[in-house]
Formats: sequence, structure tokens, C-alpha cells
Amino acid sequence: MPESLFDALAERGLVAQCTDPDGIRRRLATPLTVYGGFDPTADSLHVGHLVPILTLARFQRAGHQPIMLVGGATGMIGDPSGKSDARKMLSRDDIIANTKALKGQLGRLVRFGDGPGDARLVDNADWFAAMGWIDVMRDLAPHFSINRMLSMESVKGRLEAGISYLEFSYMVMQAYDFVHLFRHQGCTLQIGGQEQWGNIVMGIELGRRIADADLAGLTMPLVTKADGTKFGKTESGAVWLDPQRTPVHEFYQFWRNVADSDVRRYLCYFTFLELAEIDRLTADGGTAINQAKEVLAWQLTNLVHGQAEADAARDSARRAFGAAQDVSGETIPHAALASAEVESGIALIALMVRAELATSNGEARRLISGGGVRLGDTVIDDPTRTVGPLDVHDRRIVLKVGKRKIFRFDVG
RNA sequence: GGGCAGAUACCGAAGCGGCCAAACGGGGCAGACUGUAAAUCUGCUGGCAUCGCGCCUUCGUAGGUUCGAAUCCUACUCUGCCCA
Repeated sequence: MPESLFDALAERGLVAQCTDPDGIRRRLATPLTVYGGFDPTADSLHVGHLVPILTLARFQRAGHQPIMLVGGATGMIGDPSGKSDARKMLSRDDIIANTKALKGQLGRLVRFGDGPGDARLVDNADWFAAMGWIDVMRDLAPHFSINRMLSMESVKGRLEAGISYLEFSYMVMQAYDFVHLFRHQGCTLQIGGQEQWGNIVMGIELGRRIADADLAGLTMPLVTKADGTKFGKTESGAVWLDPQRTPVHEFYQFWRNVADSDVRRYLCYFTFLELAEIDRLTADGGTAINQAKEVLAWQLTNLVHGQAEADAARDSARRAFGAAQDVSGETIPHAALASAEVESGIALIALMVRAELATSNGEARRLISGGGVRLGDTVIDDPTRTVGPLDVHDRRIVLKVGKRKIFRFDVG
């Protein structure tokens, strides 16, 4: 068991870069205040945000005070770090709405409050709104060297494609966030994704110049997948924390289906399980690793959606994929279907489109012709197949595409 | 400001008057094999359709030539390179 939180993080593979490791160990010997920022670019966080959020939670568990910063102001600008081109600017109203949504989600992932060790939630719009252009120019701008900024990876990467003055200003804002939090909350450590390194360093340097502060920074690695594709995406897009965007069932299945070679790493990144426990779960390859995936999926669903949802998702999945092929679980995607429609017969392809198992009649037809569709347990390869009363069992019609996509119609 | 090159489906990239819904590669989806994994092999990959006839939308945007255009012409927009 490592003595220092820093070493514990390093053991889990959560340290990508940091200012002086010994210095950070020393700082962590006594409770400190640490912050991480999240820009409101959408009205929900997604799984990619979990690493910094959970890392802040790890600090909290170790007795430190985390500050979650929602970038109501920086979100108006747009961070060029790690991006190959500028994102479209969001309207002010969207930013405000998104900020509110993110605050709500963060509130469920970390313990907030007013006591020592309770997490604080701040919005940088609160201090930037009060700052005028002249203030920024006279108080901050002189401390930023264009030469230095141009040498930063986040900017260098964009010189080719082009970067506007707007985005170029981003790191000035983030640097000031750090100093502001140092002055008002005593925050001395900033963490973030690997692409945030440059921004963090600028904050440290600004702190030294204008606040005589001794600040530190630490970044977490970018989450990757064994097959090299982007983490956090499914065929239907990003995996969101908002169940309106990503249903719990889908969220659970996302984690349940990670590649063998990613399980251990994800357990380290995304759960609070002890390293020894993770080793135990992943030590045996083969079918045993399937159990580890179930643990991973349950842990994440529990964390994001709560235990009741996690249990329900696990039970539904077990029953649906187990020997019994029981698809009665509540979290299995389902909809009602009028019995009158069944009486008169309804085209299988139409049902598939309605269940969103196919996006068009053509796709449904192709899936059927390709042998990828089952009605109950029977493979249907006739695209003209009509579903009627004989296909109803236990007042249900169950459609499956492939092995993992299931939809249940409750007939009534 | 001038000159040149380019803009094709999710991405990359062929096509240069009819046989083009558009080669090929990647990606994605499905099938086989498995463990709700990876690798491998196979199939599919614009929409509608009374389903292999046909109709519609799509080859930067807007017009034009033609029986017929992704392919030719004109203008415009954007991108890259070169000269000021």
C-alpha cells in the first residue's frame, strides 16, 4: 500500500505528467485544495470526463478538498487544446443552460458541502464577468509571452490549420482561473487531462508572477482503447452520463463490452476498487475476465446512476444473455404495441424501424437478409416477414439484432 | 491584388458526357468461430418501393449547354501552393 496518494495514483496509471513528483508528495502530506475544470460544451458530461472527476474524488477520499470548476466563461471561448480545428461557438444561452446541467451532474458524483473536505463547485463566469477588457489587458496580458504561448503544444498543433485570437486567449483565462482559486480558496494544485498540461503550466507560471504562489499541476493520461479507436464512442455516438441521452441499459452494456485487454486499465481508472482486488479480478484470462467486465459495468452504473439502476441493469443483462434468454427485465429497451396492430399483422421491417434497431426500412431489410435478425429465438431471413398473433409469447414480441441489441414489444 | 491546383458518400481516394448511387481502401454493421472479448474469414454498407423493373436525394453553391452532366461552360464560396 503506497503511503502517498501520489504513488497510489501512479500505481493506477493515472499520472501522465506532473510538476516535480517529490514536491507533490510533500504537498499531499497535509490536506490541500485541488481543482479540475470542465467546460460546458454540451448539456451532459460523458464517460471521457470521468477520469478527472473521479481523480478529484480520489483526492477527496484521501482527505483533500476538491474544487470542481465549471467553465461558464471559458466555455464561451473554446479550448483549442487537443483539437485540430475550432469548434462552433455556442450561444450564450446554451452555455448557461449547459453550465447548469453540468453542475447538477457533478453534484451527484462527488460529495459537496461547506465543511472541510467537502467539494466546492465554482463557475469561472462569476469572476470573469466582473473583469473588463482593460483589466485583463493591464493585469494579465503583460505576463504572457507570445513567444512562450506559440511554443505550447496546444497552439503549435493549430498554427498549421489556423487559430483565432479568440481561442488563443483561452489559456490566459485558464491560467487566471488557477490564480483566482489560489487567492480565494487556497488552491495549490490543478489536475486535468493530458491535453491540459500546457494550460496548467501557464497557470503555475502566472501564479508565480502575480501572486507569488507556489503552484503544482498533474495530468491524467488520455483514455485509449486497445484497438486504437476512440474511447467513449459507440455506434450511436458518445456515451453520456445523462440517461436521457444514453439509456442506462446502453451505458451498462458499453462497459460490459470493453475489450479484454482494456478491462484492467479501466478498473484502475474508473473504479475505487483496491488494486489487489483488481488484480484478483483480472489475473485469470479467458472466461474469468467476463466477470471482471461485469464488475466494471456494475461499478460504473452504480456510480453514475445509483445502485438500484445498476442492479437492475445487471439483472436484466444476465437474464437476457444467460441461458434462459429472459428479456423481461425493466432496463431492456421496450415499448408497448397495440394488440390490434398485431391482429392485422405488421411488417417485421416496420417493427425494427419502430424499435430503432434499424434506421431505415432498407437497413432493416439488409439486416434480415444477412441473417442478423431474430424474432424470439428464431432467425428470420425473409425481409417480407409479417409479425402476427402467432409470434406473441407471454404477451411479448422480442426482436434481436446481432447478439447485443434487443428490443421488446409488450403487446396489450 | 495576380496566377495555379483542388472541393466526390462517415473518412481517405478513383471517376472526367451515357454502362454512376458512383471503383478501391479504412471505418461501421451483420454472419461464422467464441466468452455479450480479441484475432481471422464471409456478407452488407443513400432513401422510398407492389424488392432486384422503377422513383427520389447525393459528387462545394447557384445558374447554363446537352436527348443525357459527378464529368463540359459561367459566376460565386472555401482550401492549398506560387507571385506581389
